[in-house]
Amino acid sequence: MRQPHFIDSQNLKTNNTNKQSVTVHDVARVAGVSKSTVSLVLRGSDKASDRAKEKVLKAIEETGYVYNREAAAMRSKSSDLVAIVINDLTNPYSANLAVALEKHIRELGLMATLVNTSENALTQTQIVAKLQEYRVKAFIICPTPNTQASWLNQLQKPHTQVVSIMRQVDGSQVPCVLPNNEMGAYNATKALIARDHKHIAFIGGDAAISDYHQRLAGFNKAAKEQNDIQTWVFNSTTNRHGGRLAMSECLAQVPQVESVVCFNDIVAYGVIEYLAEQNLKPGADIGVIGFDDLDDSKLMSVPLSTVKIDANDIAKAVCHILKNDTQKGLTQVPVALIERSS
Amino acid sequence: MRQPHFIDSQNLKTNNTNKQSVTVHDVARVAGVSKSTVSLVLRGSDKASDRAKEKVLKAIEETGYVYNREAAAMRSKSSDLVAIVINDLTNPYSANLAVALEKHIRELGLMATLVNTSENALTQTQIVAKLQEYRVKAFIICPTPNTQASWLNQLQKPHTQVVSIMRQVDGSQVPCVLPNNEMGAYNATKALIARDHKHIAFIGGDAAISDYHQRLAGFNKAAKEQNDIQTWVFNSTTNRHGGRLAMSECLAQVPQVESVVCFNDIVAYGVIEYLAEQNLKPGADIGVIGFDDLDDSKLMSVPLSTVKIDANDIAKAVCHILKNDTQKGLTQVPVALIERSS
DNA sequence: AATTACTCTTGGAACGTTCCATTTTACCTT
DNA sequence: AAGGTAAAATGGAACGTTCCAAGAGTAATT
Repeated sequence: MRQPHFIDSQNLKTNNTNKQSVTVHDVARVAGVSKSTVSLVLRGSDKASDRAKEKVLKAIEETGYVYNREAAAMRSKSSDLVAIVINDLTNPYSANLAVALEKHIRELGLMATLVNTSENALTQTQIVAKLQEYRVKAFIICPTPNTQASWLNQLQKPHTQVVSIMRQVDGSQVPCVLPNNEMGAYNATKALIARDHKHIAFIGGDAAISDYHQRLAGFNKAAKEQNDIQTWVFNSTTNRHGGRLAMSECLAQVPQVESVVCFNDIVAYGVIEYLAEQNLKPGADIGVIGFDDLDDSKLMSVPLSTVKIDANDIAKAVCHILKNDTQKGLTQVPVALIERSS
Repeated sequence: MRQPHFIDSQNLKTNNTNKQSVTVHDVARVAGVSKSTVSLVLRGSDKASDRAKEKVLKAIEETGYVYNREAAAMRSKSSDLVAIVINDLTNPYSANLAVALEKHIRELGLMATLVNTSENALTQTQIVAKLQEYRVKAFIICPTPNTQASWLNQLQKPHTQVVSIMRQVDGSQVPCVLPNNEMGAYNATKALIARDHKHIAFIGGDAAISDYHQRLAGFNKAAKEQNDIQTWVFNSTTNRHGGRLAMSECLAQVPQVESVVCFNDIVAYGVIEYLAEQNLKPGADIGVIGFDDLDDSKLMSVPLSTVKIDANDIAKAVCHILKNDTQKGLTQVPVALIERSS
């Protein structure tokens, strides 16, 4: 399945003024030490004396030296690039997560590079193949639908870690970090049952994604714990429009519905929009709980109750795996039910 | 202002199994040609015979060779990395734009890497400094507030292009690609005037950003062309919540307002939300026009009229500058008024 | 058949760093 | 002051590619 390997950069104007760049040699000369010492100082080694460090830093300042990571990576056979491969950056939750991951990776002293696959498995393959040519240290990947477990597995190399996030690929051997979807949906549903609601629907989401099944499982589990609860499920595309359509269908078919658990906040926004059109007030007339806790959710006219997935927690779990090179299969990150007015 | 230069990657487990990797030499040996020929084939040169190409491609397949871009970049002193430096990826329009840029850059045969500055000038400085160590070919940068023109200018190097997008930094010499903000707001306002509205407000936005002034200028220009138009301006934070607050203030102070031009779609969403609370119907009771044309806008219960900024157009303009290395100052990308029901 | 012209191929040097084995320096201890 | 030991500094080799100048092969022209 290897692609024939061409390097087809249509050559851009390269402006190749051959001005010699400043190297460790130049810094060494100015500082009056050897290039090896400069290298030690650059890497923050404690094998260089304070006096040497001082001289070298001054020389760096004077010469305007810029570290050449390509050369370093080539010699040391290890890069500090971490690739964050996101399925859909236009999804607000994904974007949040990407930003959190980037921040935590930077705090680890590594360089994060973000790429977007647009939920397209072929694009994912191509981008990842190209990133491999940069010898990235790690892939943090939210796999597109139809990602092959075997493909994911073979990405793991002695010098390359792989962590999959948010979605689980059946049969894959790579460590995976997920929010506790089932628990979240379970708690949300329980909260609605505690309002004495007996007619509850699960709204939105797409069966092609593993989250969906986990959240739905939590929903069903909570409902089945009591034998007087009736439930319905209405799927939809995972956006605001889908939420609106699913809610309209729900109200048409199940007028007695008392509350809904939404696949995520975006879907919940669509639900709320539809309810407003019908002059129904979220919380008062129909209970609505979302999933994700987007920034907007607490600021809506009726603040949205939701299950918060803390992107920082996900990022921390991922970084923990990176640091310790644990091969442990699954890390479930706790989620928190946040009850607001809806 | 150069940072003392430490490379402080807390060392992660490196798993340094010294399994020799496959190089051009190995491929050459298997293919029965010289390493130079392999290199030519890899770069898609037409100086290699078809027969040689074939042998090399087969050998690549056999050996499982992976191109080492770090080595290539070091020797050739040119990378094919293009950095997209985005001010705020959690903003849906920025995310859209980033995705479009990434796609177009990939089509150019280059590798895009996305980083996020969270509107923080210091973070921007740090990230860009690190990217310079990778010898990126180009920076496409949406500058944070308080970006210094001198800093932006000195990023331009013989081997590094810089293009600023969406925001203009006063005094900077780098090429800049902007949507035609003034024209967009002008046309939006004109469209409201054509509805025979005489009392029009400009809602939302933050005076720290250059777009704001351009859009407001277009608004004012349209209003002043006729001498019976009264206008008001209500600033806000640039999010949904801000839109809601600004609209509530507007209705309180200017009950006779007939329509509003919003700084962007997100603000317009907040405006619409507030109108719904007051039982006012967008379009019928109060005209609302947004800016950006986010995906959700056409799908709202009352489809939002808006000024569309096509992210692909921006991306194309940027790529045109990259390809031709034009130093031309300002490229204004046309925008389109899309009248829907609001 | 010799000359020219052109296409294709090639080995060695080079890119800027880190690694490593070795030497130099500094610091104790007696 | 001599010896021993650890810390600091160093020069050359190496990483895997591309560049370059030159060589080999082939076809066309005389």
